[in-house]
Amino acid sequence: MAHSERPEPAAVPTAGQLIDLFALATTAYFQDFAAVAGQHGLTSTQAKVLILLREPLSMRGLAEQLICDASNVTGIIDRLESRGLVRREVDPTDRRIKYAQRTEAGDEAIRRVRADMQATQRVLADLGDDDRIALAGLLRRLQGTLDQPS
Amino acid sequence: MAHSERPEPAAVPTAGQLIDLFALATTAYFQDFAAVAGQHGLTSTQAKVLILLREPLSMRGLAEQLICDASNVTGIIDRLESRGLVRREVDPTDRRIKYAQRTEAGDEAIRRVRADMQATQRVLADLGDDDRIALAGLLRRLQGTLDQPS
DNA sequence: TATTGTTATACTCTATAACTATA
DNA sequence: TATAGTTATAGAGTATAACAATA
Repeated sequence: MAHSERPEPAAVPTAGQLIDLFALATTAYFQDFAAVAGQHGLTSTQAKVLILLREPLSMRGLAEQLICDASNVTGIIDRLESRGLVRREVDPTDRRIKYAQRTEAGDEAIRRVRADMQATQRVLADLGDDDRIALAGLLRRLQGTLDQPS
Repeated sequence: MAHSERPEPAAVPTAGQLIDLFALATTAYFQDFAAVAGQHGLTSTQAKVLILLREPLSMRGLAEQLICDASNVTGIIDRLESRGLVRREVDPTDRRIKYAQRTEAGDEAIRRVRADMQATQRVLADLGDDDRIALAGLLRRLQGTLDQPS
């Protein structure tokens, strides 16, 4: 596409068309993520939690990251803990707080999931420098905007 | 960013950094979508189905679009039908097949959801022509690649 | 009193398996 | 016999409300 001789002038997509494309791409990405997680016996939420636990997080902190009620985190961590992928640790200075943290088995599980997320990696690895810079800027803007309360 | 005087040379992100950014952006997008749908009393799946039903689809066809088992579609359409947003219609030439289609109330419901998806629209509406063309190309490649079985 | 985490409950989405009506 | 849709069942994620332990 970069060096076709006599390209048709590429049509400029409208914001509406871009939003539809973005929806399709993000859906495909999530399905890829869920499929890979599933191949490793994890739901997408479980895989996401393991990724978030690169550092220990309190149950409350995890709920904030997941944007869900704190009561849900109990069950999610219960299931991961029963499989030995995560453990709870009580905060020594405030015994109300419990930190969830990955075990070594959890480290290994999520390492394998990430290694298998090849479909997206393949596309992104093919990008040239200019495209990478542009895409990173755009994704940061999208993320920043979407993080605001709409 | 297009006309800053003496910009720092922008760092070229690695494929790994791009994938993390893409994960963050898609997560933010889905949360935006789910939040807007929720404000209109719909789950994200229900809103997604209403969008897919821009044309009538058989229960089977809907399951393919959703990438889920056909047995799930029964319940999803049941709930939408009980709220008057969708109706079932039997195919006259093959009475095994039922088509789900939006009612006028369904048209109106999804129209309102889309109108409220402003956070993403705002970012995309600000893009220049070159950025739009580049982004559309990239998203199409991502979608096409991710649709292949990984 | 306020906060952290948990339990109880109910709903939605999901997959699997078995069933029916139709082709 | 094959296909389309459904039902039954079970597991996971979600929100709300009420609760115990701790601050």
